[in-house]
Amino acid sequence: MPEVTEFQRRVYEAVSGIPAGRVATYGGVAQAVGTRSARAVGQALRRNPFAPQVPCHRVIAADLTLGGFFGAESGPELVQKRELLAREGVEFDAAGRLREPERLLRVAGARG
DNA sequence: TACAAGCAATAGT
DNA sequence: ACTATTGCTTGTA
Repeated sequence: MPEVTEFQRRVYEAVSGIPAGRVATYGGVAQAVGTRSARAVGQALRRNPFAPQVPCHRVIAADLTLGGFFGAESGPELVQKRELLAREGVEFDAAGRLREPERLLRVAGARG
């Protein structure tokens, strides 16, 4: 059991709440955990000691791009992220953009 | 404790 | 493309 901060714990809980076939944005997760810094979410996910328990691959950028994966902004890690999402029904365009933006999971409080 | 540097982002121009 | 903002984590003294 690794040691994590309250913030990290909240992030992992939030992203763990993302159902399969859905994705959330860094900003959305950030807001869900009570912060306004999407970067902080990335930091927590990057250091996620609960992988792969934590579906960090279901977290993408607000631009509907993949963003990063395990510290990599591009390369084989990103390909893996795309494949992982594809397995859950979330497909991305050749430009690395979400083909179905409605797959985005909205944050509690936001209306949909 | 105090200071500096880094980060898987986002919004505005 | 570039700049400004944000806030949490890490490393060093």
